[in-house]
Amino acid sequence: MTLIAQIKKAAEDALKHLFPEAEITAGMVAVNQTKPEFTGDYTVVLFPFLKLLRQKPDILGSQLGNYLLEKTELFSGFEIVSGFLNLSVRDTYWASFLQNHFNDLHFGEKTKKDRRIMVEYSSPNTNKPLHFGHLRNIFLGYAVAEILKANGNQVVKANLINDRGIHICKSMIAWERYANGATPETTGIKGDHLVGDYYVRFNDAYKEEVAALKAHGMEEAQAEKEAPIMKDAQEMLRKWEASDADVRDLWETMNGWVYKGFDESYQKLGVDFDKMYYESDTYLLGKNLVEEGLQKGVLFTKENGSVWIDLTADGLDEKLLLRADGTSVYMTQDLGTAKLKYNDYKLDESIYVIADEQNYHMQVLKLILKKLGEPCADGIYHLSYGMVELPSGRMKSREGTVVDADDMIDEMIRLSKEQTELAGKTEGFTQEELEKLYETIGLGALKFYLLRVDPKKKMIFDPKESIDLHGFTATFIQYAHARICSILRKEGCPLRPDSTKFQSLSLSHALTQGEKQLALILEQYPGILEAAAEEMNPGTLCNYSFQLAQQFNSFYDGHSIAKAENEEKKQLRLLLIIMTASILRHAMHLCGIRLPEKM
RNA sequence: GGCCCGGUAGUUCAAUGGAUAGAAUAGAAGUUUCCUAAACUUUAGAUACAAGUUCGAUUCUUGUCCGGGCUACCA
Repeated sequence: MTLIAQIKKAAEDALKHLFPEAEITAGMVAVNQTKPEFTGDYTVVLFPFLKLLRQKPDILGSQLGNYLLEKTELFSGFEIVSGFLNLSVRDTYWASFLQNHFNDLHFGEKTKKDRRIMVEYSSPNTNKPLHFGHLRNIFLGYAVAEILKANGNQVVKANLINDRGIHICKSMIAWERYANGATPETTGIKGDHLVGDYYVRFNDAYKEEVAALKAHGMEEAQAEKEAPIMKDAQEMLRKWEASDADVRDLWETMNGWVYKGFDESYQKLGVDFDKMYYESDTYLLGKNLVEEGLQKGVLFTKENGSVWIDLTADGLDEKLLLRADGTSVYMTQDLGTAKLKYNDYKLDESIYVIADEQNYHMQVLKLILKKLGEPCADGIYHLSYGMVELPSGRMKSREGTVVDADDMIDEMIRLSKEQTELAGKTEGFTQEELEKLYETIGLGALKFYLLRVDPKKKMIFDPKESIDLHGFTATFIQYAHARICSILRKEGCPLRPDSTKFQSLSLSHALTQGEKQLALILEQYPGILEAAAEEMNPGTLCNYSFQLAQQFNSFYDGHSIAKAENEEKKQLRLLLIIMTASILRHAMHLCGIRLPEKM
């Protein structure tokens, strides 16, 4: 149990014991970290009880404080300041905490339970490469999955590939027309980029054709329908749906190029998936559900034969589920896929990492499944995140303002190289080690930048300003970690020592402020890890890790380990920094960020 | 129009209803005979507006203003 939880429980028990006739509930007890300007470590807020117990703050505070001092081993003293009971935690508590946990590589993790959760993330289209917005999705999905895993859940990472549809045919048509058989091999262009180039080519040609038709006096709306290249794309889609062999061949070839490109990017990003779903396999799945819904009377048919659900009673609109020609729409296939996922893994929870522009869609999806009586409905959770925008607004592929993911990765690696050389920190590394270090720093900075913000808030990225490597960044945390590793190397102490090295830590000297503050924040990690899972917010871990690194840097400045005042202090400080490094590694690892031992 | 989300230092972000709203950057001023100065120390600067609930509101409620999203027989 974390210290805060222990204090809450102790205070609740104490108040119940002291005032048996009053109705004290756990929710009334608030425990915060004591503000630095007051003496103490944790604070119990007395205000909620003053009226209830008809007590003055000073009287109640000293009653409660004395009781806690007597009945628990936790505290060495207390002070009451205007309605706040400030408790000081015993030094011996911190000492035994460090001894018990310093070499626990799983500190803060929960024991495995039988709760199955799927996290679907990335979910790209196969007609263009990944862009900066995808990166937020990918890092968020990966980190949330890892955080849920660390909290004892059984997690399946899933990726739903949007591999069919008119947008895919657009790239294919343009490739047929203009590529002269160009492939990633013959051009040296990464597959997803090559396909993306022809998607752009399609749009250019389309624009030209529409303009030409308009020049011949056609109305704009008409011209947009009549443009030959668009009609070709639509014809190709019909052929695809009819399983035309040539079209399917081309489709498989071009998608193959894209997958190879995506795999390279995923590998560089350090993310993975347990299960791939392909829309070409699942896009017909929802139709049975619609059939059943019609029979149950949940859905209705309009005069032209299209199928709808009426959600007006729930404050939403009518929603189309099958077109008049019987073909399915996006929602239809999502219904089917939701059921498929549920049946595949017997999921308790199914998390969709999708941008907030689809809030309405996801709300409707869950509601329809509920009305259809599907058991998968309750577990559906939309992890909605704000989109990454440019200072000028949204990224638009048509306007060429999209920041490409691969470019961004390269740019970050280049930047970390430049900064490392500028700081003159390249000595003592092999060329290979340096390459790896630049990648660790560059990708770390990128991930941290995108994860440190509350997911639901939209964020603005200015490509003209490079992502910082100073301040509230992964680099700061990596540097603190590298410093610790350096000390341990010099002390001949392993990074992950076994417990025999620190059998008994006697405490004849009081802890300094710096030592105590570091121990205090280390102890909070399990609570932070739990909160990150509950809120599904990796930013919680980023904030915590930064704060811990900051505390360490400040500690490092004021305390020598090599020249500690005595052996006892040296041992204590070694325990502190070993555990600091271990927790930083753990927290950042969950975010997909590596910490170098030297930088 | 309707529905949803956001508005905190110049900028980018924090703050289970709790003390004088924290950081980081950019600005100003310092720290290297000492374990990595990618660091540390000091300094200045903000809750869009107005009511309400409360002992106490950045947080909850309502209204106004500003920004974004959604509201397709597109995906």
